Amino acid sequence: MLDAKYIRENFQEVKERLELRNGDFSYLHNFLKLDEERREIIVEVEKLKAEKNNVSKLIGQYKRENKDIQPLLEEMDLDTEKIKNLDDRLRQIDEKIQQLLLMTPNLPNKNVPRGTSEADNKEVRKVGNVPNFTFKPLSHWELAEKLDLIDFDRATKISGSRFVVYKNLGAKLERALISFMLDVHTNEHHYQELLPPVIVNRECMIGTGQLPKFEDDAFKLFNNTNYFLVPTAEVPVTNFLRDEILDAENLPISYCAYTPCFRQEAGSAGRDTRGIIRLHQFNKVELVKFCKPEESYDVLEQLTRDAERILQLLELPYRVEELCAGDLGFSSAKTYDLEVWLPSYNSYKEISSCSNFEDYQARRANIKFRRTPKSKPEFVHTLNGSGLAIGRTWAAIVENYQQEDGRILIPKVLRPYMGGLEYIG
RNA sequence: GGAGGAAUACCCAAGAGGCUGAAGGGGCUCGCUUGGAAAGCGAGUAGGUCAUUAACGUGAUGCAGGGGUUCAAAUCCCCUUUCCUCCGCCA
Repeated sequence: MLDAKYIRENFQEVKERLELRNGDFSYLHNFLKLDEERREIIVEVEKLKAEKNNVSKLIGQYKRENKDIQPLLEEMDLDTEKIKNLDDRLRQIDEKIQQLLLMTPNLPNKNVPRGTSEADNKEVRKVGNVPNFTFKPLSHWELAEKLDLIDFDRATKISGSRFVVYKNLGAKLERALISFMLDVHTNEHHYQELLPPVIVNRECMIGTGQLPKFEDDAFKLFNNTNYFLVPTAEVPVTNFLRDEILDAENLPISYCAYTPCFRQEAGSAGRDTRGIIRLHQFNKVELVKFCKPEESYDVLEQLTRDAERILQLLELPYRVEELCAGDLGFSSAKTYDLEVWLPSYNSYKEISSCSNFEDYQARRANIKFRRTPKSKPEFVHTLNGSGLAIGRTWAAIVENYQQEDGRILIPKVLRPYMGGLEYIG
């Protein structure tokens, strides 16, 4: 959520920066009007309340002194009615303002590239070599079928389209990746591991920015309008510290968490329909950091490196893209996408998205810190990134490590997690 | 799921319509004392949010959260949440 005061005082700048995104922000003029009206009412109603409080105190005093309170009571009557009306009006305005703010995305950082689509993203670096096959490489869904690693048809039977069942070494590889990533992040990058619920309440979804605007993308639990399946561990893990005031000395705080993720994929019909690239349920290890505002862009670099490290250890070719303003997620001020090379796509495919949300989520979720025990609380900055999406990593390994004989070489770092196996198949 | 009980500041805890911006402890901070510390003594210790102000301040709010009754609510009424105990059901 943006700071109401900041919008009020820097309206033109806010508007211009928002318009770097795609979308219509003309409604923001209503905000200015509502905000002004709100403050006028507050001044008026608080004055009345102060008077009323004084008279009420007097009445108490009169009673103790056995004086006649009737004149004081008559003086009150009008005010009470007035206060009630103003309070009602204030409540309405607050609600409207809240709605506007919750629907308004974060301001892109001033330095992010201009642009309206993926095509305008800026390549930051490219790491590793794209494999040069001496044979015609297969896609991961073909390999999975051949090696009996995934059952697509039965998954459709038990759930529907865009679900899979991993089998045999396919299931083991998925599990190995989860453990491997968590181990690297906890042991080498010093993240604290959390294993959160995958069902969260509405407040969480609002806190990180999925709601109210993107309710169609979420899986809502049947018969319970207040519960959602998590679309990413970002939601429970960021909200883990909701409504808290942290000590500066504990910052930055780093959490990593594995969860399955659930997405409706509304609006992506026809995209990535083959294989396991876009599913309603997939696994992901997520990295989340909370830090002081002045360090958040350094922390973003670090978090991105932490995620990249997994690709490096797995020896998968990838590139890092800085998203242009038009391609930024709703809550993000700046985002790096990590894209892994996928032979079946003959291109790079997103496997992690590392973002600095600045104080946008912190304001929604009310997460603050104190610089010193006596100082005034300030909002932290929150960041997160996939570290990594397990399913897409799975696909990248299967495709990039396939051999001419149809087997799949297991990356060295994963072998201890695969019972020492060298090959699948 | 059923039946009871509870929620007060950093922690414990009193308070049962106005004198409560909340007794009393503990903890913490400062001072006295001491060679230094402990003990003892004295003082301080409601934060957050919103509004207003150039600022010092001032006002509003605030006793789990939300409504209501009243001139006045921690205190009375209603709803919600969480926790505890017992029963049921279970991994």
